[in-house]
Amino acid sequence: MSKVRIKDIAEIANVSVGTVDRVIHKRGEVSARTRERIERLLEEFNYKPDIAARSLALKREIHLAVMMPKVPDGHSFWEMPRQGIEQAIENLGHTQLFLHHFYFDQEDPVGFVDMVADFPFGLVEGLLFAPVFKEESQAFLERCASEQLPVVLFNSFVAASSVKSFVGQDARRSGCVAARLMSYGLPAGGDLAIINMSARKDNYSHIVEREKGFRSFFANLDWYRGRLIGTDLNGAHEGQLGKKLEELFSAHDIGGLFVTNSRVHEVAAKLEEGRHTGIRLVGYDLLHENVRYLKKGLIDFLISQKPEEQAFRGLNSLYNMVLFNRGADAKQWLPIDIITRENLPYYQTKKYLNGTAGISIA
Amino acid sequence: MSKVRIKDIAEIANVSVGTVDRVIHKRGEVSARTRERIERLLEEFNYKPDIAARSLALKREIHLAVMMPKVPDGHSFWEMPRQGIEQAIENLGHTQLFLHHFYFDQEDPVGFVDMVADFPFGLVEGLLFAPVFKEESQAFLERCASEQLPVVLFNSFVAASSVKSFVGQDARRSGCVAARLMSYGLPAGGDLAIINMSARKDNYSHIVEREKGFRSFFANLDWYRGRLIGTDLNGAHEGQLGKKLEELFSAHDIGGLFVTNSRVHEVAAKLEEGRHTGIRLVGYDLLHENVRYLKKGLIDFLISQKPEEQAFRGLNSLYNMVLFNRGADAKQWLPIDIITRENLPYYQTKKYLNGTAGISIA
DNA sequence: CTGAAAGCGCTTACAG
DNA sequence: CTGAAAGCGCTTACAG
Repeated sequence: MSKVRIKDIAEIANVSVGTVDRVIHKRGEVSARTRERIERLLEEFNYKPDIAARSLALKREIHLAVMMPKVPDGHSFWEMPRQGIEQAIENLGHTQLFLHHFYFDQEDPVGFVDMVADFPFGLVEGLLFAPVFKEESQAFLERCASEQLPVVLFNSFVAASSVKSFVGQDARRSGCVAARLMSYGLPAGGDLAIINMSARKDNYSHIVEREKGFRSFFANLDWYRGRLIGTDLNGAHEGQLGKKLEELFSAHDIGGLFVTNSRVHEVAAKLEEGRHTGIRLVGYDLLHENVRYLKKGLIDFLISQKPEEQAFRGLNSLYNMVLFNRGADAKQWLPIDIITRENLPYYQTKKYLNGTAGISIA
Repeated sequence: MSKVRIKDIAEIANVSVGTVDRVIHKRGEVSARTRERIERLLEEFNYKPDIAARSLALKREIHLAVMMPKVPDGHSFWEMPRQGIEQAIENLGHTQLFLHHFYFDQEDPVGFVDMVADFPFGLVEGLLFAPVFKEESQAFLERCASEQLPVVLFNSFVAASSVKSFVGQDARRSGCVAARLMSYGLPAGGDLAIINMSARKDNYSHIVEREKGFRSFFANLDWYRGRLIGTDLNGAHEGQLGKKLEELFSAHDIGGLFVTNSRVHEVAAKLEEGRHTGIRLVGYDLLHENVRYLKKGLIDFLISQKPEEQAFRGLNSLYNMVLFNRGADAKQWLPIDIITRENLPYYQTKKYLNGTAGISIA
């Protein structure tokens, strides 16, 4: 309810609003003496800009880039962040935002390197990026740093000085959550398989972290006597998955399966085919196919990463960062939502952020 | 990225911006002919107001009321929506919002009736209300209708024509979710107790609905052979709860306890005291005490109602409704979040809506 | 280094 | 019934 305006500060300091604005935005051209005086006043009166007025006045063009894996068939995981980005654009509303898209094949690191080789640094003021190839992304992010391009990451984290913020889930924790859900009703001696089917496990740090979290939970579970069987099927084909699963079932006393990414529906299909019942199945993300098997009861729990919201928040953070020079938290953790058949509908809405009439982005 | 302004429409229609504004806000004083013409244009060019400009220009005072149970000790459930309201006020920022508070004792219907008897209808343009006493609230809401006061409800629903929107959880569904969680690892013959400890179960429809949802789940669970024991302890005192629980444990083969509100910590305390282990315990809301027992492992799952967010969204909806004449969805369902020890931290943050730098309410 | 002025898109009296 | 003008708080050239 406070309402000190720039004009008020200016009057008190006996300067013009222009001068006050200069010190607010640290754009120099103010004598040290007046600057300090105004800074003190700003502090003292706890000046907060009126964001409506600001965004109304600030009508300059802004060019941002978004870089993520391409959506091969419209049914993949990567469709979801794309929707979040569209939502964000819509929310940003009447602004001069130009978004430049860079999509790469998540199985082709050479293609990625080629693509970033001629990234138009001059044209763009910020980047929203979902990294896949660790080394290659790191190298590119270093270039961003030397080109002074601020970057917001989502989905998977890579450390680099150009990275101003990361939006995502605590992957290790999410593995613990999966393990907790797996543990209920599990016989003390039930074996568990951890199934990795991501395109490139080695490159996705969050996939590795999920497995770690899952293992650490059971390592600390005193009553548990079963075995955890790591099963890597990266880049494997249809036929191999079925074969591998049958091997697992005949060699072990499997009580549950943890699929470390969104391809859990493929496993569900095999379970259905092979008429394996009573197997606890936990995986990630609300893909259509996953939702289908969740409803059928073949998948017990899905953990949602909120990929739409990741992208939505990421783009907003970036926008505010470059336009208003407003920093964002270094890590923006999204919750680790547990989805069952029963609470599913309330996570499928697209209204995650602008559902209430009137929530908008400055 | 569209950007037709009022001015553009006005030029095309050969009228002034004032006239266009009049038809946009339906404030009459426009000839039918021009009105229709402008309406067509608005439609054709898909005019969307710039909310920044609108809220900058619209600086009139607005008086709203909030009515909910009082917070007796600072540790109760009702502390949480209060925080959401504070957040909302902060977010609304530089506006002339005056909030009038009406707190009532949730065990005293007569006090409630007295309080609303001289509700200052003339002073206030909207009401955010968490009803407790069903009949009494209904009567009051009818008066609001005849006084043309728009109402947004949260937490618990009561039907009335003054109610423009409800923010809350699907209570029946949340009971199903609780049941699903309860069912994992439950022996086929395990009995379950449903413990009602709300101040006035009869008045809170959502408490009743939770129990219904819980029961319907088990009624449809073909393998389940146990009994569901309804246990009402409304208004019961400390000693009685312990006694009642011991009775339950000696008379039945209890596998789990479902507490239909946020007082699940009281049950957890008794379980700890009585050294009852291996009892599944599911309840509601992230009160400090509940969180403590969740961390200790005595509570297995908490379902969060997001009471802060309910109030936050409710107040925002109301604000937008009266100030901008912008309608809200009749029902704003919040997700039924499942909280375990592992994913807890990501639900405790206060950043539910304005966490990302720059999310604000128009 | 500093100030005066125009403008962002909308709303609101006021004059006719 | 309609229009012209001022103002919301901020930013941005431009002039000095």
